[in-house]
This record gives sequence, structure tokens and C-alpha cells, in this order.
Amino acid sequence: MAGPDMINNCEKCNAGWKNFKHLTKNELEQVNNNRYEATFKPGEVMIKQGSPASNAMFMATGVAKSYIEGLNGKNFILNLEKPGCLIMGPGTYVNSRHDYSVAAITSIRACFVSSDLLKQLARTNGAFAESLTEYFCSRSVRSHTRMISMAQKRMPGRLAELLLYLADEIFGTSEFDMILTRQELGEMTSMAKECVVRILKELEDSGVIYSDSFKVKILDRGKLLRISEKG
Amino acid sequence: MAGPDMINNCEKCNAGWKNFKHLTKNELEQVNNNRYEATFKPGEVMIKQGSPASNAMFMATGVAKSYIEGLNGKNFILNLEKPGCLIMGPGTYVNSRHDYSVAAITSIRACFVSSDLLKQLARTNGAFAESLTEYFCSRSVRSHTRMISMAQKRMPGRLAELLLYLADEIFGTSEFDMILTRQELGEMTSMAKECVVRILKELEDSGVIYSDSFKVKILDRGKLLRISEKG
DNA sequence: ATACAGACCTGATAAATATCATTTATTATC
DNA sequence: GATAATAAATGATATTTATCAGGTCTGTAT
Repeated sequence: MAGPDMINNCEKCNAGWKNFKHLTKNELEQVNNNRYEATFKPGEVMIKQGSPASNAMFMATGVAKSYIEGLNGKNFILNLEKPGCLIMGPGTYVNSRHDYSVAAITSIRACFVSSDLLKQLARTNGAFAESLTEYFCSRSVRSHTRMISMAQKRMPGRLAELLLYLADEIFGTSEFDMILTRQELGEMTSMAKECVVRILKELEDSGVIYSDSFKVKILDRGKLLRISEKG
Repeated sequence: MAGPDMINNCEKCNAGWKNFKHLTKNELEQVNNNRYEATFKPGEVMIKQGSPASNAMFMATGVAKSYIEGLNGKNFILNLEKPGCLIMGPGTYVNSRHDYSVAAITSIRACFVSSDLLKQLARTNGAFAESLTEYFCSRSVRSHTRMISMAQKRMPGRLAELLLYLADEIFGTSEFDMILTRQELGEMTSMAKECVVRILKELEDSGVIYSDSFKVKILDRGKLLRISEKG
């Protein structure tokens, strides 16, 4: 099963989760032995909301979206997941069910690792447990930020904030391929896709960004920041 | 300093955090020795957003609100905290700052406990660490529910959901004193206080609830549930 | 009792946002 | 390369929600 592009070894994986550093060689070996590598095509569902949280995932390549399947068939995108990310929903520690779905945006290579094993390692390795807690906590802080954004910013502020998030956190550059559809941008900011189109156009008309279906370029970061902050 | 109503002892405290059961007698004694008991009057700030997260709190009596001080002086209430609740913000594990404030709604008795001690105990006691992770995760699942509510429900649905939350999770009864102002109900549901007033009136006019400034009574739970679910 | 403050309530209006219908790209498929 | 399917764009309209300006009520302090 180990093809030419397979990862084969957690220890040497250059997209490994940073907190594996807290594991002993033996513990990491256990992870490696309970690892199942998989590839996904764009659009494929990687984790399904409501299913047993028997596995966590580690992103090796590509970008995925974590999203809640909400009311009336509407989705809400919680996060984008990039290489190096652990994807382990809080449901793992609540009701052993995934409380959100994950789907591939680009082509993806990722590893499934048994939740039980990770929980077991956390029980016996204090530093690893702490790093897992830090993971859940940083996601939590981020979702607080999202809530404030939704509750207290208007659409231009929310969209500006999202563009800055994409540039800073996901791509690490102010010019990037727009891998999300207008629909998905709306599912991240709680707005209708038509409104996304309109406000992108406004931002472009006022010279803050360049934008087409494929690419976004931030032209005036200061102005975009101001739009994001003033709401 | 130990007055007649002081708690004096974690072991015998009948409002103690349920997960103290994972601590040894000795560990619990450490908690007890690093505990500082305090009382608060309605309105008093118990924890201030942005301040060093040097202490977690345990609620002994009364009800408090955890809220984020957002944009333009607007608050967003994350949670209500009742006796038995641990209040430990995720910032404790992210940047050692409180990422939200906590204020007393009613008169409150609560205990401060050193965050460092709790973190230390989590490092060495796997079961306790796991229970702390469960705490953060259940808060996280709840905030996901809140986000879906905000993003995908209209005002009547959000307010109906809140009333059910108050009845089921906070008071445990369908008839309760309304300890929150209309403003605060709005800060929990992301709506203007005028809209809270109007929709409460609508719910009352349609016979779903009884409501005045002091009291709420759920008269038709099925209908309230339907309003909450259909959004 | 009277005055004051704060919460609550109300109606009118304005702003923000969603929906609908339609056209125009773009991508995928044969 | 033609055709179908999906996404993007656009204008008109409807709905939802917030704001504003004024009321009323209730409790507290003088």
C-alpha cells in the first residue's frame, strides 16, 4: 500500500503536527502504527458530522474546510485546515461524535489516527495532554472572535476580516488563489452569495483589493484593516 | 476571615466542581489551600477581559454572565454560569489572558483558584486533565450551536432557543425569575433590546409564554420548540 | 410625597440584508 | 468543439432588523 508519495513515517513527516514533539519515540511509533493515510479529491467529504469520532485527522497537503451542516441544508464554515493542522472536533471529548464535517477544497493527503490512542497518550503524557488542551483552547478563542464578528460587524467588515484571515493565516501572502466559491465565502461570513459578490466588487472599485474568480490581491492593507475593524 | 457562611473546605463543598472527583485527597487539599473565596454583588465584575488569567473561578452560589467586550462598547454574552460551574477561559492555555469578562447577575459566592495549580495538576493527573479537556470541549460544542443559531435563525428562533436554554439548563424549570434585562437578552441573541421586547410580546400574545419584567413562564413548550427549530 | 434614574415599552422610520429572476461567464462532458 | 452544468454577476424587490424619539412604569433616595 505504500506508494511513492506515501508518508510512511510520522517521525520524518515534514507536515507532522508540531505537538508530536511532546511524544517519546515509542509513543510516536504507536501513532505511526495506528495511522491510515488517505487522499481526497476536491469536494470529497473527509469527516461526516454525526459519525463516530473514532479518528482524528492530520493534514499533510492541501486545504480543507470544517463546516457545520446547519438548518435547512445550510452550511456554516468554521475553519479552513491546512498542512500541519490537527483536525479533532470537540465532540471527541463530549459525545464521541463529530460535531462538524470536513471536506476537501483542494486535493488532499491526510492521515487518520485513532482518537482512542490520542486520548490514551494524553492521559499518560502530561505535556502532550497540555498541547491538546492548547489546541482546543486556541480553536475556542478563534470561535469567540468569529462570534463577535457575526454579532457586531456588518457585511463589509466581516468580509474584510475574512480576506485578511486568508492572506495572513492560510496563505501567508497578500496575493492568493481564491480557492473558495462565493457561496463558501458566504458560508464563512454568514452572508448570501450575492452579497459576497457585491461587496467584493465594492472593495475592488474602491481600490482596496483586486479580485476575480481565481485570484485575490490585497492592494491597500491599511484600508482593508480599517474596514475590518470598524465593522 | 472564615465567616459563618464561608465554604472552608473543597472536599465538603456541596457546590464543588464535579471533576474534583478525579483528584486525590492530597491534590484536592492543594486546591483548597490555594483557594480564595469571594462574594460579589449584582453587577460587579468578577473577571476582566484582557487581565492575566492567573486564576480560574468556581461558582458556589448565584448566577454570573461570561461576556466578551466587543466593538463600540457592545457586549456579547457567551454563557451564564451557575453553582458548580468552573469558569476557566480558553485564553488560559493560549496567551495567559482572560479572553472574556465575567460579571455577577445575582449575589454570588465564588472561589478563585490558581490557574497554574490547575494546569500543574492536569499535567500530572491524566484523568483530571481529561476532565478539563472535556470542559473546554463542551463549551466549544455549545459555541458552535450558538454560531449556527446566529447565522441561520431569525430573531424569534434565537429568542425561543434562549428561553428554552434558560428553562432547561439554568433554572431547570419552565417558570423562572427573569434575572436578565432586555438588554442582556439581546446581548445573548444578537438583537437590539427593542426587538427583544417586541418578540417577547409576540410570544406572549400568541400564548406561548407568559412574560413580565420579573418572570417568564413557558406555557406551550411544543410551540416554543417549533419556533426555535424552524429558525 | 416628589424627583430622579433606569428599565421597559411603543410607533415610525431607516438601514441592512436576503431573495428572486435573469444574464453572463466558466468549467466539465461527451 | 458543441453542449450541459455550475458559478458569477447584476438589478429589482421584499424582508428583516436596527435606530430614533418619545413615552410609561417602578423602585430609590431625598
